[in-house]
Amino acid sequence: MSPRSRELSEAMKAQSRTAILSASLELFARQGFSATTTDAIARKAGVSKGLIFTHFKTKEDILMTIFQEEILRLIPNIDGDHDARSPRERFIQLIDTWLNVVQNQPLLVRLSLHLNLDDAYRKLMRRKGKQFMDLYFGRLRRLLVTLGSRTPDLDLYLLNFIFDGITANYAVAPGLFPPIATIRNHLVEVFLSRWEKHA
Amino acid sequence: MSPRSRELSEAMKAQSRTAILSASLELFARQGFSATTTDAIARKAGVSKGLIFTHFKTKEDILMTIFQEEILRLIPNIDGDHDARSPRERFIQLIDTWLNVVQNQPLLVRLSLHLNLDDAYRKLMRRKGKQFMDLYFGRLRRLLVTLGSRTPDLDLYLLNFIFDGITANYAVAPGLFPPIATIRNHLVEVFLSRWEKHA
Amino acid sequence: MSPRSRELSEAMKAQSRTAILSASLELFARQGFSATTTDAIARKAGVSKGLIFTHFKTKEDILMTIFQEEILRLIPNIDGDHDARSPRERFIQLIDTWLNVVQNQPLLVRLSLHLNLDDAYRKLMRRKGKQFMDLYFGRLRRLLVTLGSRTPDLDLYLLNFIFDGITANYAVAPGLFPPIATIRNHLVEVFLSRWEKHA
Amino acid sequence: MSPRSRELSEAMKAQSRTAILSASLELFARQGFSATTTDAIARKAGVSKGLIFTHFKTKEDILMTIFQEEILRLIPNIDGDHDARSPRERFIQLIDTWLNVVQNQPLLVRLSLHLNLDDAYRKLMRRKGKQFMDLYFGRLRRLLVTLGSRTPDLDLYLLNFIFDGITANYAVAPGLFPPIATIRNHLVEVFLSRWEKHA
DNA sequence: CATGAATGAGGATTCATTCAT
DNA sequence: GATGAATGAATCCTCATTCAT
Repeated sequence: MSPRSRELSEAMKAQSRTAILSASLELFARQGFSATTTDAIARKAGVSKGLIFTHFKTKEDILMTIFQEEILRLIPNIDGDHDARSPRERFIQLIDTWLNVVQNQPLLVRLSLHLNLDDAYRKLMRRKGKQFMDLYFGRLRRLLVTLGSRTPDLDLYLLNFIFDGITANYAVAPGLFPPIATIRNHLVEVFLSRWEKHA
Repeated sequence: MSPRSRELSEAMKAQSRTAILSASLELFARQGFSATTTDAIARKAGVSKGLIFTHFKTKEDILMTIFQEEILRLIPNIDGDHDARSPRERFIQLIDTWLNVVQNQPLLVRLSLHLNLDDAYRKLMRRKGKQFMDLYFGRLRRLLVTLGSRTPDLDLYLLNFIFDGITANYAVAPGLFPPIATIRNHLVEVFLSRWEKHA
Repeated sequence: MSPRSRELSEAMKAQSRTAILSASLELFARQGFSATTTDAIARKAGVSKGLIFTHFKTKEDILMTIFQEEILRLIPNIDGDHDARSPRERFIQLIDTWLNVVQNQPLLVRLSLHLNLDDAYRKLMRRKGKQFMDLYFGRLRRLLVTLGSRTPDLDLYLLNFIFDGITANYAVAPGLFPPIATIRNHLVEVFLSRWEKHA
Repeated sequence: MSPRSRELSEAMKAQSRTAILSASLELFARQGFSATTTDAIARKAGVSKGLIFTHFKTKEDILMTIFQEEILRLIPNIDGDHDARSPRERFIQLIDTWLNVVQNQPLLVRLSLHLNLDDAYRKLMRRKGKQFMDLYFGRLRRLLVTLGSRTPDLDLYLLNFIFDGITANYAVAPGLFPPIATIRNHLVEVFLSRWEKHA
């Protein structure tokens, strides 16, 4: 047999790695980490059980990789809106930033919810996610003030809870709710009209 | 010697059963069902491993018992507000009904969140919890109309998400947020002022 | 409470002991020793689990007691035919001695079959049962000679196997075969006519 | 490096499977099913405990496999004697068919005896073994008539019991008895001379 | 004598991980 | 890189036995 070219070989490697990661993500998201067996991952990924452990040291290492490479990668999205637009547009965009993640990455979000519920991983989530949240909510809070909120902290908490509630529901069963855009529009209307009244 | 009196014997049994249930609840809530070992339950409950299985057929049976005896028992609470009060007061009370559960039974709520995230149990949650939710949100929706909401369905979704967001956060880490009553007051103010404006 | 009279107390004790022994016998016979739980014995005997262990040190002790008190007690039966009768009548009676045990004590017989199949107990069976067998088959062999057998050892083996075959079948499923007396008569006819021919 | 070749891999698997089956057979035959631990099976088979469960779903599955693959496989042997020989020769061959099984597969026979004694498995034995027995004894009965028996049903029962008696004894302790061929010859002589007399 | 809750060693089974090829 | 048979520690669960009353 002629040796595979270096590139082909690496492409195959990358492909199987990706298959394992996405099979794991789906299973972790749907059943939780503990309830997911490496057997099930291998089957879903279409690779042998042994291959998992040439790519990852342990099952937990897969989880950590998803966390580092996928979950934390969602963050940069937030940095996209530096351009000068009206506060109103920027408020809408911040909401969309959040909702887009929920819509585009429901499995990652669902996995994050699992981790957040679990004493063993919540710390990790908090630690790693904190700087993102601080950035995000810091920016959001400033906007609220600009937009006329006289109770920016409380409004911020409320938005936080709303985001989390939307997240929890859409990540798990999007079909049970109206299109997320509908909710978004209502959300914008409720808060903007509230702050206009303030002003 | 005569055997232990019937009452004493039953009291002992009830006590160990309760110890197992509450140890299980805490561990299931904090780590999830799969990650909780029967060993850990026994240790935390202060009983032997074997005793668990004189009370419950399987580990899953413990979960189902908690679900039937504890989670579903939260429901009747909602039926308490039949008395004639102002719509405003009843709105507040409905919110409090929900928030009280979160405050008083954070472990049950947290376990429910776990179950809701898990494909294997979510159906069960939905099926059994549906009639409660339908009742609760049906009543709430009627109130919104009475209170002047011109977008009762959307407002209802929003409240639903807010409740879920509050639930998810307070059940896991109440210390990170303001007292729940503060949030409650803000919530009431936001929505009532919105509906007043409508009117 | 007035103390029970000594006799009554001892009668009760004997009764519960007997109940345990006969429940055990039936279960051991039907399922084997290992597959029988002390729980099942207590349930069938209508006593508490604890009581078993005031009468017997261990589960195996129950088995040994059945063996000593019941199985070995079958032996004396064989000594009943000292009276002077014709060899033919004594042959028939020896066969009946054996078949009566099978008919009257199928559970004891079935338990013996279990023990005989089990390396751990077969030695015990052999050791304790040997003197009985030697006595029985010694007497039987002498009869065969008297009756005209020219191959007494082989005929004796054959009878031995026939007894065991009848035993194995009737102890387990008497309903599948003709009345044991029918077989007995045939047996007598076959062998006596054989030996007559010899003579 | 390439993975183990398909053939090698399958050979390894087949070998360990066989080792587990034959260790199980011996232990089940000697101690009964319930008294045999998976630990003991693994030790005797020279494999790890876990490997047992890659081949078989449960311990009972091992038993069922032995039953299906080994015990039921004994049956076809009986179909070998279609060739035209004298009735006398065919009678002898039928006896030998049976006795060969006892001699060559004492463990399978002994396990069958265990199963037959056990309420939980006897039905299975009967159901699956019935067609074999019907065939075998049907053929045997026709031979008895041909050979001159005037009491074919009773003679058939007697032969049945003799076979079972021989089986029970030789399967467990062949050393205690004369060579099985000796018994066979005697058996043939007893019955053939009986039927000759009839004729 | 009698009860049955409680114990814990041991048994069946699972599953992350290793390793020869 | 890839395979899957093999491992054994860990897990769920059973069951003989003890013990307070």
